[in-house]
Order: sequence, then structure tokens, then C-alpha cells
Amino acid sequence: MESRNLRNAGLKVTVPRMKLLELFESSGGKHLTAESIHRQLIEAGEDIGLATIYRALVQFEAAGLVTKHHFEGDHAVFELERGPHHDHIVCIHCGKVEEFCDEVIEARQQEIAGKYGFRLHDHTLTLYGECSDADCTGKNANALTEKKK
Amino acid sequence: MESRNLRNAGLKVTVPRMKLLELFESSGGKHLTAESIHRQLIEAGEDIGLATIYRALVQFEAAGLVTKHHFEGDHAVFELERGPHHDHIVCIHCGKVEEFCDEVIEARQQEIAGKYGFRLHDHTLTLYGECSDADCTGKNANALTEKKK
DNA sequence: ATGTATGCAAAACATTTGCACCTGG
DNA sequence: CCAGGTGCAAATGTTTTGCATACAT
Repeated sequence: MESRNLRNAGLKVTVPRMKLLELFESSGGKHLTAESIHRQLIEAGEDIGLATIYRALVQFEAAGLVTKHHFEGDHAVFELERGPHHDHIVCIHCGKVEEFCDEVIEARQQEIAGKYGFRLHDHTLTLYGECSDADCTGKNANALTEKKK
Repeated sequence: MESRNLRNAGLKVTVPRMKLLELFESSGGKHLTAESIHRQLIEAGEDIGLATIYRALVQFEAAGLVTKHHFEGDHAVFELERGPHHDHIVCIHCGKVEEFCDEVIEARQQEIAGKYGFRLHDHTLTLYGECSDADCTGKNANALTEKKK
């Protein structure tokens, strides 16, 4: 039940917030933009404002419920925090995103931080490349490659 | 001489572009925002428009002369491309940025990409932590931590 | 009740574009 | 001369805010 997450985060349990969390869970770990979230909820018949999405997202992030990424540069994408840390590898053609976690890299980062006198808090690692999906290049040739509109 | 870089990139050698490159070189590898670049050039008495900065930056990036980063989320920062690849470790308190390159991590990334069927093109790795500078926490306690204004 | 959350519209920003003019080769 | 570059202002796209109203506890 999502209401528990909200309460634990010290947030009031409201309809918009619940709907937002539900959407995230039913999206199966996808990375969503504020815009797409809004569109989907509206299409689902919900009466929710874009501003509310943004406000909720900011709070969810502060509460550690979601993570914000800047894969493309323009709009940010949000992902529901389920489980431990992981990094991403995204296809520059179709925009597909895979998740992974590599112990070797994680450990090395600690060493590097120490070497430079930093106390490591966090990190971002994103690999960009071309995936091998049959329906990638050509059909979905958009996402990061193609610019807006 | 910077004019060579421009010519090699197939770009016309103009005053604004030269000034921009000069600023980058005299900034000692710092990461600059379009806004700060503009401000500095204006203060230096140059008559240059913000739009020109952005246009030049886009071309420079395409030409591989500069690299664009999104450390904070809002405005992007640009860095002059001098030498081989490297990643960053930035202080969440004072915003200080150190550069590093780790062969172990680089190699591991290739393996991971292969494991997921991706042909690796590029990557971004940024570590966030607290540096050990004496004048860090307190004085320069801004940068990433504090929000704008 | 009552402090928060929400929707809407307007504001704030960073970045891009249209256009007439200027400039480098 | 002429394609490409530039400044300015207006346009965009995204995210934030102000405010009166609605809601959770």
C-alpha cells in the first residue's frame, strides 16, 4: 500500500499523490517526465494540475521515493525508487533504458573519492550507446538523437 | 592559436568566437555556464549577445572543442576539451570540481555495455561528495546545495 | 478547525529562433 | 560579393510561484 510510503515520508496522504505513486508502480519501473505523468493522469480521467505533479515530485525526491535523472538535457525524468542503487545504460537511438549495478565500479568510486579527499555521498553513471534491438534503429529513431517536435 | 581550432572545425573565424575560446583558455579548465561566459565578456567590454554564446557553444560542442555537462540540473556548464577523456567529482558544498580518469572503471563499462548488447558510444560519470577544503563548508556553502537567488 | 495541498494562471528561467544588418574570406 | 555570423527581441519549453479554494487529520 502506497499510503504507508507517503506517511513514512512525513507527507500527507492525498488523492493526487496516491494517483501519482500508483501510476509509477503500474508503469513498471519506467522513467517518466512530469509532462507524460500529467498527460497520463489526465487521460485516466483524473483532475490534476501539472504544478501538483512537480510539487509532488520534488517532495518525493526529497523523501527518497523517486530519483531524478537528466538523461537528455531538456526535461528531467523520474523513476520510482525500488530497491538498491543502480546506474543506467541508455540507447541513443530508441531511448531504451537498462539498469545495472557493478560492484567493481562502485568500489572504485570510493577509492577515487578518497584519493581526492572527498567523502562520497552519491554519484551518477550513465552509459550511452546503441542497443541491438531489432526494432531500434529506424522505427524508434528518436528519443535522444532527434530534437524536439 | 585558437583560430586554427576554429578553422579545423569548419567554422568561420570571427571575433565573438575567438573571444569565447580565449575566455575558456584563460579560465584554466573551469566549467562555465552560458550566462557566466556572457557576463564576463560583457564586463570585459565586448559587445556580444547571449544568443551568440549559445550558438557558438552548440557548434563548439559538435566540433568537439567543448563538452557540455549537467551537474546541477538547471543550467548546463561547458568545459574546454583539452586532452583525453575524464570524469568528474564535485563537492556538494562548495561546487569544486576535480577531474579523474580510472582505467578500471572505463574497462568495466565496456564489459557492461557488451553484456546488455549495447555498442558503447559515450558515458557520464559524476561523483558527488564533500571535499576536505578548509574553506569549503561554511564560506562557499552554496553551489549545488543552496537553490538559486 | 486549521495548516496543507491543489488548480489555475501568471511568472521565472534557460535556451532557441526570426530577422535585418554586419563581416570574414 | 555573398554565405554565414551577429545582436536584439520575441518565442519556446520546462519548471516554479502566487493565490483563493478544497481537503486531510
